[in-house]
Amino acid sequence: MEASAALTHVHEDIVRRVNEIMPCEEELFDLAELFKVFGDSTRVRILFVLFESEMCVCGLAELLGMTQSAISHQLQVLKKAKLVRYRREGKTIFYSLADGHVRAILDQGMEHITE
Amino acid sequence: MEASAALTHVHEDIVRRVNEIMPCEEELFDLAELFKVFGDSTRVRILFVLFESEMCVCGLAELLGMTQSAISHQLQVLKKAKLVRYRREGKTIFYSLADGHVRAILDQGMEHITE
DNA sequence: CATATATATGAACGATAGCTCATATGAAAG
DNA sequence: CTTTCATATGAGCTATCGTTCATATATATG
Repeated sequence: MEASAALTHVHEDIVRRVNEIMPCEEELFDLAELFKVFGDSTRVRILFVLFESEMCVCGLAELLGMTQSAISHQLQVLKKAKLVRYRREGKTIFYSLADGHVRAILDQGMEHITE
Repeated sequence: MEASAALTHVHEDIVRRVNEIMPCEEELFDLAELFKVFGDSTRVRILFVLFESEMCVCGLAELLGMTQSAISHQLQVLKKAKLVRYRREGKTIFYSLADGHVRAILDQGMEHITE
């Protein structure tokens, strides 16, 4: 009922059109959570490394000059967001990019900041 | 000199290729800052509204059921990231999307979460 | 100038995030 | 089974973020 409350500043047909395209609460939450993952330069650096090659945790740590623990924590965040995959080979675990969306999103972001 | 320090876990040619594609520190920072802006559902909702129509601050506040202050603060964040523009008309200020990257980035994000 | 309306802004508070440190898990080798 | 190496994880600390509240700025009107 409150959705039809009088909105003194917004025309009725705009309210209707907005309601049509606005994602549901869950999608909005998931979308924001996804972009939060891209919103940290450590994680972005990890993703750029994985553009070139799959890599183990200690390799990423060495290459980025950070502790194994810090990298591992961030890899869990990337994994939870389904942005990276991993495979085990003995004691080593190799991480790689999950799909092409990662590149597409970062490319769009790069375009925005470099114009 | 430290860039050529021995990396026991990473092959030399991978280090070189990563260094070639890795954005500089400033770009990495700006990129992460940009995605942080998309990493809040209130700001995402504002952007979805602006897909349909430019809108004043109190219109956004009414439509999204939030205070004028909260919306205004977030609009400043969006403005700082160059994601929205504004024009004044008397006492009212109308906000609108700055460019097409906003849509492209959100579309890519939606694709990722809905698959 | 005083008032009303629209918007912006600074301080404060609670919640969240990223790193460090210590420790746990898990696989291979002896 | 014990040791070793790679990785994961939980607790704790500091910093940052989003909202609220109070107030300031700015434009129009009388």
